[in-house]
Amino acid sequence: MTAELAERQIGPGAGRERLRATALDLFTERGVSATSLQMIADAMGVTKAAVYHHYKSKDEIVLAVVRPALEQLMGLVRLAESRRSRAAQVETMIVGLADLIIANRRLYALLQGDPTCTAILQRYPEFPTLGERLVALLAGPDPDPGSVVAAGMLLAGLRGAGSDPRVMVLDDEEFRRYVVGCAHRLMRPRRPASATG
Amino acid sequence: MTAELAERQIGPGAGRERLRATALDLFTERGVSATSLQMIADAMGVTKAAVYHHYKSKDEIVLAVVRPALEQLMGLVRLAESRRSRAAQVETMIVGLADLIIANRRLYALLQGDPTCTAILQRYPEFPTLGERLVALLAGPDPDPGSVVAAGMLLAGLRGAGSDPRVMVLDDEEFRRYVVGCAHRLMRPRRPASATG
DNA sequence: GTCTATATGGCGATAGAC
DNA sequence: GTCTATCGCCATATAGAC
Repeated sequence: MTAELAERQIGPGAGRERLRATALDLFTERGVSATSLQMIADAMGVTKAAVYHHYKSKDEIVLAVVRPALEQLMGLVRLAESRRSRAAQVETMIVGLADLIIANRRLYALLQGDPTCTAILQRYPEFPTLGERLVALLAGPDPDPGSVVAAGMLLAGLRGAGSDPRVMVLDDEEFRRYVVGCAHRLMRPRRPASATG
Repeated sequence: MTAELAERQIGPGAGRERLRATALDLFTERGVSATSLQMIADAMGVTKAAVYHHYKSKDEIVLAVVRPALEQLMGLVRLAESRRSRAAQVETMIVGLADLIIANRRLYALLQGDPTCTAILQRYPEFPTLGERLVALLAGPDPDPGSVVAAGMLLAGLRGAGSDPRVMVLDDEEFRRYVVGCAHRLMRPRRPASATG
């Protein structure tokens, strides 16, 4: 019995964890707004009331699903901001973002792309202006527009990096190398305004 | 009166056009699923029934909003597929995608990112497997995983290219140069597996 | 921790007058 | 082309038994 508790995570808190996993599946597949608590309950094989026993509103479910990745992202931002050189800041961000997307391949799309998720995060502002700090770390202070475009493309693009079946099959190490390689090429400094053809 | 008709687009079809513009605003801001017909009606200053006079379901509104950009994208894919060399295919795609995102800066996020929008497009399959053809044109036939990652990051990243206020203020020409530059760096061929540091 | 039952409201969609 | 009125359904959320 105790072995089963440890092995299969049955016990106090296990229901919440299974709920978060189920909700994440549906949120990433259909979007937060298009996912009802009834769907979550059905996917778990319980009733809506059982879902409400764990979290007292849909917003709280979204927050609980998103929070771990969000805190990892905040930690990365703080780490990168502590680097002294610009090059080290960018490098820290690139490898940190790659690690984050590997650890939460599907969740990142929610944070980056789901408007309902973003709206909820703004309504519970435990996590302040994160997007601006991300761009600032990648593009630098008072950046030229080209760097801002590149940073925006990187942050949005990570969402699509692992979506192809040919990529999902890769192991983490290999996937990570490709993502970091793409990010390096994208963020590589260019000459501000000269003839390049 | 006739001058006003020509100038301000008042007359037959004008209501539909204003409806599509209003719907696009709300769809891109809140997502398709989180936007009700009541919201669209309120934003137009009419009732829901007036909205239903123009389109007979919400799906048809989404389709009508998305269709112009979707057809532009299909045209681009056909054009690129007609190029003989791989380099020309990639180049056609890059400048074509930049043009598309300039012409429809906000709409692209719907096509690329909104799950409800994607689900509707699959239910009305006038537009078949587009995503795979996009990746195939960018990454080539039987591509290495690194190219697939890069293509995915480009297609998803275009969504975030113009979202920053410092970028929205740019004129189309300048914005286009930055986007094309980013895409070139991202899709630049690499050696498959050698030491680069 | 799960259930049945219910309250309340908004949803997409339709009918028919003006 | 817009309105009022309404349908049936499903949404979030709550109460209270087991």
